[in-house]
Amino acid sequence: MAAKPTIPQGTRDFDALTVRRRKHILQTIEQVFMKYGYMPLETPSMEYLQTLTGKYGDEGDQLLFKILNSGDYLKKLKEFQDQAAGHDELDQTYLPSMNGKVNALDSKLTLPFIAEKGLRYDLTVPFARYVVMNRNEITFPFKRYQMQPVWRADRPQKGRYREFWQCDADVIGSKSLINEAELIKMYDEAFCYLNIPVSIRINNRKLLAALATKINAPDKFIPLTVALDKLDKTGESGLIIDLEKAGFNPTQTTLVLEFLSISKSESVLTVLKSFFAEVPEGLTGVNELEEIFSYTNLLTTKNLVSIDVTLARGLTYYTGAIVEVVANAGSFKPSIGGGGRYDNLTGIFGLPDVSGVGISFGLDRIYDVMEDLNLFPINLRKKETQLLFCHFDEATRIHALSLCAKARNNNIAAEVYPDVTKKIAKQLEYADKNQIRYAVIIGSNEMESGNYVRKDLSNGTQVALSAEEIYTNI
RNA sequence: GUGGUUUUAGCUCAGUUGGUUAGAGCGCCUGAUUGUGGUUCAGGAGGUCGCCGGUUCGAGCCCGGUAUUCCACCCCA
Repeated sequence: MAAKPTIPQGTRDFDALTVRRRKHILQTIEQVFMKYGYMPLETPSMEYLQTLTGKYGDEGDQLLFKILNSGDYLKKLKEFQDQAAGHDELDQTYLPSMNGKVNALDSKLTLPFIAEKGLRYDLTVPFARYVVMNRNEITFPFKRYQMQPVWRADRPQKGRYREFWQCDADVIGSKSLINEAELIKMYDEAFCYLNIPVSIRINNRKLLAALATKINAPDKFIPLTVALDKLDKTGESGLIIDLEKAGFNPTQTTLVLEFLSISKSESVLTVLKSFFAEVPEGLTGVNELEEIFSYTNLLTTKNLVSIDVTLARGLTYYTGAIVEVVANAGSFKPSIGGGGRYDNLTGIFGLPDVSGVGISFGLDRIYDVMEDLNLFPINLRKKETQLLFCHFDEATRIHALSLCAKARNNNIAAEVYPDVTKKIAKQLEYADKNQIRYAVIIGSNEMESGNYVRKDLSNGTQVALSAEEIYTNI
């Protein structure tokens, strides 16, 4: 026997039950998206690396799955090396991005020559690319939803996969903060339908940028946000160590801690205003949060929506409001959704001054949480096979086929046992294993008399029925 | 990318200090029941012990490598 086949690390097969449950989640989310006026969109699983790189930070770029070029993928590299061989110093106009000769063993420098495509890392960047590509056909504000798999070359562990699905809704070309409020409401609604208790945290990147300005370290914005984001894990003492490692001085650290203490006060927004009295960007951020909150009060959510000034989120393209949803019950409480406003994403692709805002649901983690909390509805297979036709020979099988066709014409999901076998037990077992409730047993007597036996496998009772009665009263 | 962990029958897992023919439960197949599943009883099949290499008279067990599982970092849905 050949070695058993396997699937790549971090990927999974889904059996019938799992697929049904995943579809249940997808349909629930889709229903909310549609109710709020979002239109569907699908994009290819692969994009040019040029489109993908530089949008997710250095860490993100490393997690991109690259696709090897087709054909002789080393050809371009060989040609380049041949041309470079004639020059001591590489002609910068020839390949400005390359500095010096490419060593065939250097993965990073070699990559552009052997791979030009990659699997998408999220749905937001492909969406921005789509909007810029189709800017002349699109009516702004443009609202779309997208539910497709994405890929990340991450180390898998619980709730972390290399292939997983995201469900995104985005509005592009509208600066109104009503969008933010509605998207938050959509989170609330979807998780209510799914019965998952969640806490929704919001923040504004402008506050974090303003903090960096206020402590005189605008160049250290990223390390600052990374340290803040980890606060709930590291605690305040861990934060102080992290800040010190990142090169912040004690005065700066003290200001950061002061900023943190604000989040604990009753009137966060008021205190934030005085804290950022001299930083315009900070004031803008506070005002935006205030405005969003005035709308969410209007829209009333069932789950708690709170301001968390430590919320940072990794994706570098966010510039305004940011939001994160965390499961709030059970032993497994991962982040199951996140989003925010991005002012410059389309600008990178050549369409400036078009702001976008969106949210994302993590299907796979939502699934894991629902499994953990035992939240899946029991009856997810209503529309599946109700009737199995059992038979004994070629003649009764053909007869069964015509009866089955009638049942199907009447919108009853029905099957004929495909193989000819004298063993009725085997056919009933098939029905039992596949949770098919009714079995119609067709022998030569039944075929001739037109009187059929229908067995209800749920209780073992049998009734004699006419051809039409078989598929009625199910 | 760093550190740890897991892998034995279709599934879940035992397997002692390195020693004859590697076990259990469930599942599967056959029969009791030549036209009745889910219950019961009787019998049976199924394993190059993840893969490659090494040590040894001898390896499921020890050593190296590799893949994979799960976990902690990192980061994130």
